[in-house]
Parts: sequence; C-alpha cells; structure tokens
Amino acid sequence: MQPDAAPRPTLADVAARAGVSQSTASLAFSGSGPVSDATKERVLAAASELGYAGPDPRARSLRRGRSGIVGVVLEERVRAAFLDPVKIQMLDGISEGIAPLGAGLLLLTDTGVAGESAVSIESAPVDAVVLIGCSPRLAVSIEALRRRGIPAVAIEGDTGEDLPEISIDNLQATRRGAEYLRQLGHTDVAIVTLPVDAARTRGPLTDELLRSSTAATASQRLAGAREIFPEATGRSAGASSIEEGLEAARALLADPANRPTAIIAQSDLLAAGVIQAAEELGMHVPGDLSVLGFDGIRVDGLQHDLTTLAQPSVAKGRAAGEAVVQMLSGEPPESRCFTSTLHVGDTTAPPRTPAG
Amino acid sequence: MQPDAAPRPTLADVAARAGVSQSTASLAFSGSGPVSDATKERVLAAASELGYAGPDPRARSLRRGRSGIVGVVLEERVRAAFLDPVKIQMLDGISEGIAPLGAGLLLLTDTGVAGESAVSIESAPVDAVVLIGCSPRLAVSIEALRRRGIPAVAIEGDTGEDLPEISIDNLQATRRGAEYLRQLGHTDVAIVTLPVDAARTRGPLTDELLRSSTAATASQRLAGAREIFPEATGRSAGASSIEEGLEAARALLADPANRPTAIIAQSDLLAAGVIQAAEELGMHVPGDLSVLGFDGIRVDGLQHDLTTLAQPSVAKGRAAGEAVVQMLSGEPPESRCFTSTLHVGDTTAPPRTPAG
DNA sequence: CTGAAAGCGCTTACAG
DNA sequence: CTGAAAGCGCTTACAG
Repeated sequence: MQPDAAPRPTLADVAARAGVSQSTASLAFSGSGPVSDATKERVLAAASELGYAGPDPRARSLRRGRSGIVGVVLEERVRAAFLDPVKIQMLDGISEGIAPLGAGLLLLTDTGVAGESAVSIESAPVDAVVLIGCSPRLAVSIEALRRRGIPAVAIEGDTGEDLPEISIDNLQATRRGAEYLRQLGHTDVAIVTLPVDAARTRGPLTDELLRSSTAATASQRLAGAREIFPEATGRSAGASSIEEGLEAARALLADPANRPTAIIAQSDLLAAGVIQAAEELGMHVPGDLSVLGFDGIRVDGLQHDLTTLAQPSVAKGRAAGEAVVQMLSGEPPESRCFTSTLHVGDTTAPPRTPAG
Repeated sequence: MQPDAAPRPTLADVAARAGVSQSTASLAFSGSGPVSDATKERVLAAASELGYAGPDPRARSLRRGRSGIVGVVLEERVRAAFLDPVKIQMLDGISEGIAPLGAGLLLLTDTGVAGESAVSIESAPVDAVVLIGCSPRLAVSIEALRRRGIPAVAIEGDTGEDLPEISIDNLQATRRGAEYLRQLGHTDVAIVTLPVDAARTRGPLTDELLRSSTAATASQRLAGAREIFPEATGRSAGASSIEEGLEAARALLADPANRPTAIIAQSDLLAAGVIQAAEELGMHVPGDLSVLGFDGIRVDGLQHDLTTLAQPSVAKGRAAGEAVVQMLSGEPPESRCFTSTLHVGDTTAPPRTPAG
C-alpha cells in the first residue's frame, strides 16, 4: 500500500519472464490479437508470478489517445448538484448511455478556479464531456473544451454554440399543464418558480426580478404558464426543494380571503412543499387547492399521486451519453428535444364553486 | 469538435514556433522551473497562435506517474447510491479532503462485470481510491487494488484488512440514544433497521434474518439498542427512505392495543417515515410516540426537529480524503472512528402514562 | 536561465 | 502466430 514500495512490474518484465516479446505479451492481455493459447497462458502465468495486475492505464491511454473517461460538468459543488433528484437521474442515464464505451464518469465542477486544480475542465484526461445545466460560466467552459478538441454535449444548456444539446419542451409542457387547469375551471392560478437569477432570489415574482433572469428553464416554464394565464404571478424559490415550496406557498396562501385555487410549481419537490403548506393551513388538496408539479419523480414520503409534467430525465441523460458515443466514433451527434407528458394524479380537481 | 479533425499541436510544435527547446516550453507551462519572463511570454504566444490548449494530461500522467484522479467506489449503481443523503455528504467531504491534491473524482461501481468496462476498479487510472460502504464484493475490490499498488481507504467498510478505515461509533451512539429513551421512561421500544441482508429483506426482525446479516452498520446499531432494550424487536427496511420507514411503522403500529411508546429508526429518512405513519394514524409525536433517528441530516420537508444521533458525514468523507492525501505523500494513513452526538429535538418525550 | 537526452509503459503497424 | 521497432506527448534530471 505504500506508494513507494517495490517498483511495480511492467509488461516488459512479464514478457521477459514468459520468454516472449513485449508485443506478444501485450496481445495476450488485450485479447484482441492472434496469440496461441499456450503462449497466452504462459504470459498470464508469468504475470501472476510477478504480481503484474495488467497494463498501466496511463500508458495505455497515451498510446491509444483515449482515456476511457467521460467528464460530467456540474455547475455547482457536488453536494448541491446531487440534492436534485432530476440531476441524479440524468447522471444515471448518462452512465447508461455511455455504457458501450465502458468509460468511467469523472465529476468536474464549473467553479472557475482553474489553475487550482490539477484536474479541471481545462486539463482533465477526458475523452468527452457532458455539461449539466446552464451557468454563467458555461461559455468559458465550452471555449476551453473547444480549444482542447474535446467533444461536448449540453443538457438544458442553452449554449448558443454549435454543441449538440439535449432539452425538453419546457414551455409547451407547462402550457399543456396550465391548459388542463383552465379546463378544470381554474382562473386564479399562482406560480412557484425555480430560481430565476444567479443570486437565487427568494420572493415575489416581480418584473424586475424577471428582467434579471439568467435561468432559461424557469423562464420557459413561466412563459408556458402565462400563455394560458397571462396575469399569473407568484413567487420564485431559492432552490428546488420541499422546504422552499413550503415557504413560497405559505406566502401565497397567507391571506384566506385571497387565495389562488391552483398553484403551478416548477418542480415536484416544490409541489410537495406547496401541498404541505396547504395541508398545514387545513386546506385539502385537491378540494381547496389544485397543485401541479414538474419532473415526474417519485417524491419520497409524499402520500399524493402528484399531477405533474413528467419529463424523461433518465432518457435525457442517456441521450447525452449516446451523443458522446456518436461523437467519439466520428458520427455527427444529434441534438434532441424530449417531450414531457402530463400525468394526471390526485392533486388537481375543479375549483370549489364559491359558496357551492 | 470532430475527434479526427486536424492533428492537435503538441508541446514540440509550440517550442519550435517559439524558437526554444521543448524542455523550456514545458517549464513555461508548468510554471515551476526557472524561465525568463520574456521566454515564457514567447512560448505562451506561440501556444495561443497554434491553438495549443496546454500539456496533454495523458502524457503528463504517464510521465509523472500520477493521474490526478481519485476513485470513489460505490457499492451500487449511481442512482441508488445518491438517493442516500449521507453518501452525498460523504462525497462532498471527500472532495474537500482531497482538495490539496486538486484531483478529480471518478465514480466507480462495484458491480463486478470487470472485463466489460475499459475503466473499472482493476484498470482505472486512479492514484488512490475511497471505498464507500461495505458490500460482499468489497474483498475482491480490495485485492485488485492491492495488486495494483493503489492506496485505498474504506468508509464504514469493515474490511478486515489493513486498510485505513473511517467509521463511527454505531453501537455506542445507538446505545446512548436508547439510554435517553429509557431515561424518559420508555420500556416498550421497537426498532426499524436499515437493510440487514444482501437481499434487503423487508419484514419482521427475526433471529433467522439476523443470522444472515451482512450489514455491519445495521447490526452494530441494533446491538447498541439491545444493550438497553434486550427484548426489543421490530422490522427491517428495504432501504433508507421515508417510504420504507412509513411501511415499517404502519406494521409496527397496526394494532392500537399493542403499540410501542418509542421507535428507534436507524436513519433519519426512516424516522421521517415513522413519524408520517404515526401522524397518519392520528397519533402525536412525541406525545403518543417518541421517534429517534440516526444521521443528523436535514430531511427536506420534515416539520419536526428530529431527535437523532448526528453523525459527522461530511467530516467522515473529509477524513477519508485526508487519508488519501497522506498515503500519496508516503505518510502512514490513520484510521479514524468518529463520535456521533445525540441531538435532542422535539420528537421524543416521556411516554404517556397508561390512562393518565 | 536554457538545451539535449532519456524514458514513463504501453500498443500498433509492419515484417517475418 | 510471433518479434523488432517506433512513437504516443510529456517531464525531469543533468549539463552547460
């Protein structure tokens, strides 16, 4: 276990011990070339005698020009990113998508302190990269990757570049959900958005706040809702979490005389918080308040079947992984835009008629 | 972006263009050697003219004998592992701990299909590895790493080897929590455990099930509880989740005539589920039922201040990262066992006296 | 402060 | 089926 113990045997040592050339020994390990069974056996035996654990991946990757590693660039620190179940599902999809490569996933962050890290976006030994989520730094990262000649694909990136991009129909999906609420008879609808600006401001959805918006996803979903309910306002949350949904909804429902009959939440976690706030106030969902989510995740512990716009998060990740595989085999990668589907659960119903 | 576009310039090209030797060019990039500012500038200018993005990390790592990558071995697929907030915190701690290395984190799984992956535990270009959680395959992984001469540290691993290990006082902590319940006056206590066997059997905590236990953590925490309540029984959950806690508690509380006055849950997520089940049944926590958790995470959306055994998950990760740094600098790494602290929240109280 | 040389450990055409 | 040779792109003693 000491890093500076006895020198590790190399392939040359193994070859010498087996009495074959180094090329033959190499072939015996890679399994691809034509080697007689007897020779192969001899090489493997020599290896095990010497305690040789297989070709050094560093040398192999230099020679082959491939490291077998795909980078995943998160816009925030590991902990923050993985609090979002949608991101975890995407990560899982990515690992499915790149499975044919047998590649590993290297976590990278976008935090800008490039020189600090031996391994950063500008220097990581990766064959390709998947960028998750947009960030102010995205353009810088993309430029660095372009210079290095490393293929990249963005999920919900709004890259403005020629990168392939994997996205969903944020606007249309939300419009569809809003349309469903209108058909149920709702007219007084409030919205709880994902963070809209870089500061993740928590508060009323003012025009000023919206002008400083840097989050494409939140803006698109809001626009979709407003195509049906042009006057709809609400609150922006500081994160996608139950807690934030709870706080936002407490504010929206504070005045019993002036409550919306439905709330559109831009994520399922926010929706779960909204439901919790409503029930806290003695309201029934969906009797007194309809709640619409977005994502289609299973919220652990939520006892409702949430009405939501189910987005194919795993498929998005998988598509990103597949795009990586395509690019690495020289094929032109495809951008893809997935469709979310309205799942009607038990959290939406017609509004109670006033005094009826 | 095409992988087979024009050949990337190399350091030799840059040196030629700048009219210096390759060694000087290398020094100009690494920043460590003595190079005159003028020369350095000339090299950097040549690099930018050629579109050279810096030294190739593959070549650098072969030459240096270090890849700058630390592997994290999860016992299950990415999605499953990251559903557990404790693991995410540990991951975050690891990245803090290895920060001095500037290294990246490579996700590896323990799933055994070694030959399938170009990059697996037996072949990943990692300088060191952190093993998270125990698994039946742990021994195999450790042996592979030992052969490769790659330093490793295990978190809650029970490795039985000479690996440094980062753990917590599972037994003593639980005993302390149980002792607190006893002091409050509880005598009828049930337990909801983490999965105890490889199959993650969900059901009553029978002796037979416990005999097939492979999970050290669950066993240790159970043992701690039984030091105070030797007769205590309960149910094993199929995972650490609110949903599983809910199901287990529904079973434990099914018979109104025969309910425990307190439940010890082996994780906070399980505890949150227990609370939910109790409230569903119209019971009050802590009035009708005391609930003790384990972990000290903030459960998103939980409106109680959970009484729990707060373990320092981030610190555990950080300690593992620090052990990696130590091993890589040739120092003997330290095993560490952290102490969990009893956080008394609002989910525990004396039992209601019968008919009082 | 700069340069010439060796070599990290492998894989891959190319001959035989 | 096997071997001799080149070279992937760098960094690092070693001279000067």
